[in-house]
Amino acid sequence: MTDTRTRLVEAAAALLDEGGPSAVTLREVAGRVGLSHNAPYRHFKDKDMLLAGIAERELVVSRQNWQAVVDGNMTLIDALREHLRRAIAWPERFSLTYGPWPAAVKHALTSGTEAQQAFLSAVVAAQARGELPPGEPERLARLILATANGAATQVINGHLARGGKWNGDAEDVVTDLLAFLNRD
Amino acid sequence: MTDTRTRLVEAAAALLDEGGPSAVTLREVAGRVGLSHNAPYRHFKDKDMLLAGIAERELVVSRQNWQAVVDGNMTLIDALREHLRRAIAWPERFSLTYGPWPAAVKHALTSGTEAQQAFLSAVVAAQARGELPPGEPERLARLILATANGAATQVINGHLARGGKWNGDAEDVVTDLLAFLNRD
DNA sequence: ACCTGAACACCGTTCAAGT
DNA sequence: ACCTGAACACCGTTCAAGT
Repeated sequence: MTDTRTRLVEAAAALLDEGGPSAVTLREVAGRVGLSHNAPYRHFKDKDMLLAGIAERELVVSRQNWQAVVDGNMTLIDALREHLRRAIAWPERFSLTYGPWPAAVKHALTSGTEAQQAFLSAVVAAQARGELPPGEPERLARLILATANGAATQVINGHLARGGKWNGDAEDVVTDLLAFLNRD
Repeated sequence: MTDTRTRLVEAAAALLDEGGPSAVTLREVAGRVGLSHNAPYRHFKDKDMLLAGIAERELVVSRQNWQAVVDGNMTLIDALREHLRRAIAWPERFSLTYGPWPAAVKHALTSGTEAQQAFLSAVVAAQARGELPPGEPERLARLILATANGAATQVINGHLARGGKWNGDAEDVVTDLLAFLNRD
């Protein structure tokens, strides 16, 4: 049996996916786990910390994704595509994870800096393999991640609706960026 | 005397700047204008539509900013810097404006598509002046805007904290992008 | 250590009523 | 046409009390 804390995070994530942030109420989360409406306070300081539990889980997956590039099991472009696929498949989780956090919560999100560090290592590995041009990896990393997350946000918020003048999807944007980065 | 509707939007924007989304309550907004807590319902269908009024104002400014590029009064890079300066000076307004909207609200945000159209025109003008390389302007536009808004989001959410390994600011990210786009 | 039930302050929204 | 006051359902959070 998985512990109560994990089951609360899972129930919260499911509610987030189903109905967005407003659907995640402590009463409904606790109800799905079969507990009273204030039982979550035994496991999380407040609601923000419960939401941070969802983000924590996402960031762990994200770190593993970048780590696969470092380990040579994936190209950076494929890892970026996977990142975007997850963002668009679970837009609410993406917005929550990469959205604004109260300062107190962000400090507790240790896997956030770990994921960031892993992405930087992935960029370094990609450079070594010739998938990216040489240059300061920090600058390349933040440029690529800003573009990828910006493109995901555009798609999620409907600013890249298929069929319109801005036809296309998030993967095309990243493909275009990498084409410019690697132009002889 | 400015009309009540405008004063409600101004009060809401001020509250948003001061304390974030949670500080924008209909009771406090109405109170600042000297009205009872449900007077806003005579001017807006619901709270989301009041918030859309804030975004509407921001998008009008944004459109004017891109229009200055079309009119030859500004370079695209300077307009992008101005866009980023505004985003970081008023992070809550930026997150609200370019964040997720309920479908019903987005349909009412006509100035959103106008701002997008103006940005596309600005890219075309920049290409004509040699500030950007040739190619499909739609692809360039979405790449640049995704990068700019992604970089702004990184800064706002503290993922580009000065002094850390990812040292730098949003303007540097856009500068790097344009340098790659224009590399001989 | 973990959970419950009652209570509190707060919020968005609705409605009947006023001018 | 615009506004008020009371009311409703809902929410996050706290606290005393139970096992």
